[in-house]
Amino acid sequence: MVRRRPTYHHGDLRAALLRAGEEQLARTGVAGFSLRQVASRVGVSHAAPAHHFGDAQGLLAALAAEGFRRFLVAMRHRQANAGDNARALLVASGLGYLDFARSSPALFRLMFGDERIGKPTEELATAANNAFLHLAGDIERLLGVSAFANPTAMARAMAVWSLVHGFASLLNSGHMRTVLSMPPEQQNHFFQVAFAPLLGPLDTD
Amino acid sequence: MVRRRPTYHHGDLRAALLRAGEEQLARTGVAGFSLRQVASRVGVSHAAPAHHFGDAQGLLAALAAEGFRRFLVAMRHRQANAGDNARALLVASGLGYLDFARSSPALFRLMFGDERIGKPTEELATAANNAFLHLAGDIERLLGVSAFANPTAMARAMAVWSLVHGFASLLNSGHMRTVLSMPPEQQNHFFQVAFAPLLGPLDTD
DNA sequence: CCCCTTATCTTGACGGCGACAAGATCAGAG
DNA sequence: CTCTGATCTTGTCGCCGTCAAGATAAGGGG
Repeated sequence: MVRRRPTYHHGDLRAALLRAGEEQLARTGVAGFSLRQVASRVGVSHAAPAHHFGDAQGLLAALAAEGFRRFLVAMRHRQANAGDNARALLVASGLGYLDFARSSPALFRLMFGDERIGKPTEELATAANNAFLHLAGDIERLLGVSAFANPTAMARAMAVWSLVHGFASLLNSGHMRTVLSMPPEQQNHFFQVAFAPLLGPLDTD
Repeated sequence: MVRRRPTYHHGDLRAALLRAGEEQLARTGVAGFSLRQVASRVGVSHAAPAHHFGDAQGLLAALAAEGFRRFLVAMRHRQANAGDNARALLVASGLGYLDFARSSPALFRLMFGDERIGKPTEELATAANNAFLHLAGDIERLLGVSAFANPTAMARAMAVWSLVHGFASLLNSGHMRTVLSMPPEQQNHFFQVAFAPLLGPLDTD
């Protein structure tokens, strides 16, 4: 694992560090994440990552950005088999959201507000924004109104996002014991029941 | 600040560490939190906290538990002037939830799933549980059914919790830019609009 | 073909960190 | 007064992120 490689130059260190970084993230979590361990895992000196990512924040930000892109893929993946019903498509996005949070809990935490990433990179900001735009698109298809054109629709979009995100976060952090004891499939069903009230028509009082 | 105190024994070190610990949490966040700095802030040697809290996890867990208790107070505080309408009381809890998240963002993060607390202490677990029981009580008053007696009511309770928590978290982590640009009071109004669909009657289909 | 510039990676050092062990100080019981 | 246990200090260890200086490779211009 720490075997010396034959060539002085690695060749594709940046990609290798990202791969190893995500592995370590999954193993040790964000708190136990260490640049030196990632470097050693790739078989490279402890200061090598600096050239590609600047500092630890840089690597973590890159990992988070990559996470947001895969996050989007997870939502789209669920939608692929969900037919063309607007309501079903939104629910599918929610399930994809949960899939991602469950399959990469540490990355999920890193992405949503871990302090070890300071100000988000440009790359990170756009990747995160794209993920929300996807949800906003689902909402627009369901309601027939763009969230950016109608405050009530925006409120609904934020509600949807908040509910899904809160559910995923509370599951992830172990705070929702009642639901946590169920198998994942049943958790999903439970989520859909809880989700249902947000799928109705807009109540523009 | 690091002045040597006259007596060898501090007298009330445990409480002083908790106070200084929360201060440091607010200043540097969870990631920058350091036992040694807390100790130095109290004017005590770097190893002194160990006797009262074991290790860093111990101090953080104690801070989180204290946080959950104050969290409950924040919800009750909002309810004090909310009349006796079940719906208004639940909304008030939600607003208190947001108040707390906004006023102690770092503590809020620590409480909900930071990895630097390992397995929750007994104290921490009960404090966290009491906070959820409060919300469950609000739901029960609104619906007339205990969440622990009716799965649909439980789903509703989880939905309420998830939405409020997700909203608070996304605000806290800066991911909800659209809402973040509004003043707090308007954020609260926005939250209530988004929250409304969850306040209706149970749809036990 | 050689040299030179530049990117890449290594080595070594610094201070700060959490944890541990051993010793100093104090308070209170007997 | 002494003994005992709780409380706090001092010193050390290994690990961490960051920085600076040097070694190595790669590629282009002569």
